[in-house]
Amino acid sequence: MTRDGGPGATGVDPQQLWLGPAQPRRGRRPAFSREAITSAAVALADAEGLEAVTMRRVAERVGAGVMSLYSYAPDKETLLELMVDHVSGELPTTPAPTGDWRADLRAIAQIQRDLMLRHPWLPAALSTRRVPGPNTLAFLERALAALRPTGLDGTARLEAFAQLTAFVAGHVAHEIAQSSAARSPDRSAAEARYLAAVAADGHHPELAEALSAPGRPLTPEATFSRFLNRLIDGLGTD
Amino acid sequence: MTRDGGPGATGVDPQQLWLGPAQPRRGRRPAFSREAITSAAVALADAEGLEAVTMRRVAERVGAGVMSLYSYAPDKETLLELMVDHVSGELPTTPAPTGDWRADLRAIAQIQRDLMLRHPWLPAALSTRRVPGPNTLAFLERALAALRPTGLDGTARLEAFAQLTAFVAGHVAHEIAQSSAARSPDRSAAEARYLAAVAADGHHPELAEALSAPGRPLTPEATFSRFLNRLIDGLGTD
DNA sequence: CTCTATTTTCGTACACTGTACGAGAATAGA
DNA sequence: TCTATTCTCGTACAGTGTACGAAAATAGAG
Repeated sequence: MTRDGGPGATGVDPQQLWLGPAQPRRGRRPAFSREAITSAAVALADAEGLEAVTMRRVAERVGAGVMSLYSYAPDKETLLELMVDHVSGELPTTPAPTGDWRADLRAIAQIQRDLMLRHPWLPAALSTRRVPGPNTLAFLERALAALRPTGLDGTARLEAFAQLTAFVAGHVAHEIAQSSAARSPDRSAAEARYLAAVAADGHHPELAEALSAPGRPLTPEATFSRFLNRLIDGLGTD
Repeated sequence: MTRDGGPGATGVDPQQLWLGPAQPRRGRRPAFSREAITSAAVALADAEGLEAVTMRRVAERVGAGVMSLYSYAPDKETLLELMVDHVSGELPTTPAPTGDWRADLRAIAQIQRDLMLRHPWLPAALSTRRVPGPNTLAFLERALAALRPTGLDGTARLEAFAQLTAFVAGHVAHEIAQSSAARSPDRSAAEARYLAAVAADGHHPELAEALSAPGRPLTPEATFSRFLNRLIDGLGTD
């Protein structure tokens, strides 16, 4: 099952999409594959960002007509879901739970962060609710196992994982915004001037003090694990 | 300062946008106001969601030609920033810090959540980085004051506030997605069937167990404060 | 008053988006 | 060979943000 596959799943029903039928052994033979189309879309997003992923540009990369894509995914939203699950296939198999669930969760979050840094469009793509595909589910399975020693019940473990993922996505999105702001200095310099002006107006003493603090020698990694530790410490308690 | 505003701010420079010039006392008199346009856009988003906010539909509501909007905001992205700061004006003045910074932060987060529930498009609008307008800055100022007793330095307090806001936005987005999923039962029933099928395949024992847990009698409020407490507990520690 | 500079209004136009439709090509089984 | 089925993809359409520029309105100068 889960044929990597050709067309045939023409519904948005997740069951049709992910466990789609492999039977159609009649009619014209597919010229492309869902895999190829998804990969092309991912490559495009990696290279030029999520907004570059248009049906036309994906078709161009694949060498297909635009409308042919619709034989493999019923609409663009679904293609995004395919993309998310596609890159989730890169998530390395986590080691078996060590018993130290905090350490295990830290490792899981680091893995997620690495993936998101490799595919900077991923946090944005995750911001709308998605149906988990097989790769996502496999990772979820391992995360739930890691959460078992917390003593939380099933629902709470699902919630904790969602919470963790949302946190990582949010943090990485912030990280990416920071670093890409550094790459367009005009905009961020203007913003800094604006904030400085506000701080100097006398009505924002707290902001003024916060902005006059010494520069931050902290690496993104350090900030990430600091926040991560805080969150994880809280997860186990009920 | 911060004239509510006629046109004149034609740059995306935040200084021009928020502290824009009030001088232009020549030329044709503006027929509308930035306030009116922003309010119309907010009303539209409240009623029909963020994707209904198009320049054409906003102009229609205001009674202006489409291109006239560009005299008040240089582009749509900026209009979204104006919308965010506009509704931030509804944030009630927080009481003076009580000394119990955890309680103060809880109150602040609750205020943010209330605002986001009143304007369900707000979490999505916050998901891209925005320059804080005057209303946002006023609220930030109070939040920084509430964080003072933590002993964190300025930079860390800014980070903590960003963290808190991101958390609230993420959580409310999740809440909204849940409740709107309940309103389209076809989709969510199909999703439930799919997950049940996956859980029954024998390869996802953890998921199977998590899904078979007893139903959740927890109100969204209870879940929110549980997660909130966890996060806040972690914020103070360095 | 007229003249000019300035500012706002907004119709038209353009490039771009996702995708509905349907004609044609290719295939498998009868 | 005929028919049902499936995929391919050109064309078309409604919708998007916004560039451009002509017309209208205003303020101050002469």
